[in-house]
Amino acid sequence: MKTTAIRSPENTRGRILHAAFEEFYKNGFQGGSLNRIVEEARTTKGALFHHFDGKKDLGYAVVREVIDPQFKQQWSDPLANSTDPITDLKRIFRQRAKREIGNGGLVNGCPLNNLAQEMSPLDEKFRKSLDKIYGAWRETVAAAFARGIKAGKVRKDVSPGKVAAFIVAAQAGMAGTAKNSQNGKLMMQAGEALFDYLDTLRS
Amino acid sequence: MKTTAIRSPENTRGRILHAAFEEFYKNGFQGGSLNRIVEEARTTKGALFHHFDGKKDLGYAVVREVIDPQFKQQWSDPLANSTDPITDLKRIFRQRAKREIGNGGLVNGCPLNNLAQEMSPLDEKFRKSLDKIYGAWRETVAAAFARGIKAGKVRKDVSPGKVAAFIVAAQAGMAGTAKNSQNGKLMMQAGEALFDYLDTLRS
DNA sequence: GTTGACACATACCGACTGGTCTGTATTCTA
DNA sequence: TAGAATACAGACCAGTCGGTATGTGTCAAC
Repeated sequence: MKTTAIRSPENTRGRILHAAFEEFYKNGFQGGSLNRIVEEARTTKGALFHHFDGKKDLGYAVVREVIDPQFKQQWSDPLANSTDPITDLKRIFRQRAKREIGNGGLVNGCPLNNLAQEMSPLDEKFRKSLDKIYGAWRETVAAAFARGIKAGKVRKDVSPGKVAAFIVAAQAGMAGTAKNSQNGKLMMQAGEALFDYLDTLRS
Repeated sequence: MKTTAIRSPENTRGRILHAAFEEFYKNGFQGGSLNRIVEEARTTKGALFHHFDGKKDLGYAVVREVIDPQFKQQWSDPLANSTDPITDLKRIFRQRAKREIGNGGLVNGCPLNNLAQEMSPLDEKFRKSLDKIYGAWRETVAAAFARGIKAGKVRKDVSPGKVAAFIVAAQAGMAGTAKNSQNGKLMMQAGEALFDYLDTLRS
């Protein structure tokens, strides 16, 4: 038997997790292949099933350990202490859009949105864990708007919850549009309209 | 061999097409099974491969002959001659939302959006034909806004293309949100914010 | 030095996949 | 009415799927 040069369970697990994220991102969960994942991770089925209980369990781990932190870091954290959510949302959106268009990230869309659309009707556990991430995002946005109102940056009559629900949905839709149209300009155009909307909320 | 009581190729083809639509709608294209489709259509592989060149060809046919007409009828046609797009969009959205929440249509989301999210990065022909539908929708909305401006119902400084890109993306996003959260109230909440936005475009 | 838990590797399994092939009944055409 | 074209039916195929069983090398504890 070919011997393992070095033993590093954390490393192996991480490689599998990362390869799984990429595979599911590109091919979806159902279309994703465990064989390709272990090949890409330069390991074997034995290792995969040693670290994870099966395909679904691997999927949950990808959501929990890869997508969730990545998403929080990119979308929630920058808004965590904002008292001027309109300005900050615009800035965040602009820099994210620029980066996504820059590298080819536009092609495959948002990993969170992809998994959510595919898996939420098929598996309740997937749906719940993905919805939790969306919910957290909505709460972050809503909280920022509430602070914005207090700080006098946002009109007093706006409902943070309502606005947050809309903004989050709109962002997801814009990412989907970009992915389907492969047209960065279209997304920027929709983005301008979103900015116009945000500006109407200013006090 | 079991004999076919009556021969009706159109009927058979239609049954396969409808069963395929349902199957892909519920399980996605990759997750959809031809075996289940022929079973549901009460026919056989022979019939399926007689009428279609394969799974992909069947998928294209579903988009062209089922999703596209359905979509046009439900979203584009009601706006075709509108000169007051804000009022009409609100009405369309309200009645579509009510119906979707009424039956369980919320669960599986929008067929167009589902296929688009899953297949556009995997198959260029899928992407193009789906993008065409979205493009037509955007054009319908933009044209309605252009007429609305002429009719004095919409502010003169709004850009129909920009607004249309945003509205279409937002609608898609809201459908996706509803599907993932399984929460009709959340969609209605986002809908109210969309209405608020639309109202800011009134002259 | 021995033992036992861990971390894999490999061969393999049954189920199911999309797709093909052949046969046959039906219908259209001449 | 003969024959070609159409419209299936059903068995079958190779390949892939997720998952398992077993074996073996590694490593820490005693």
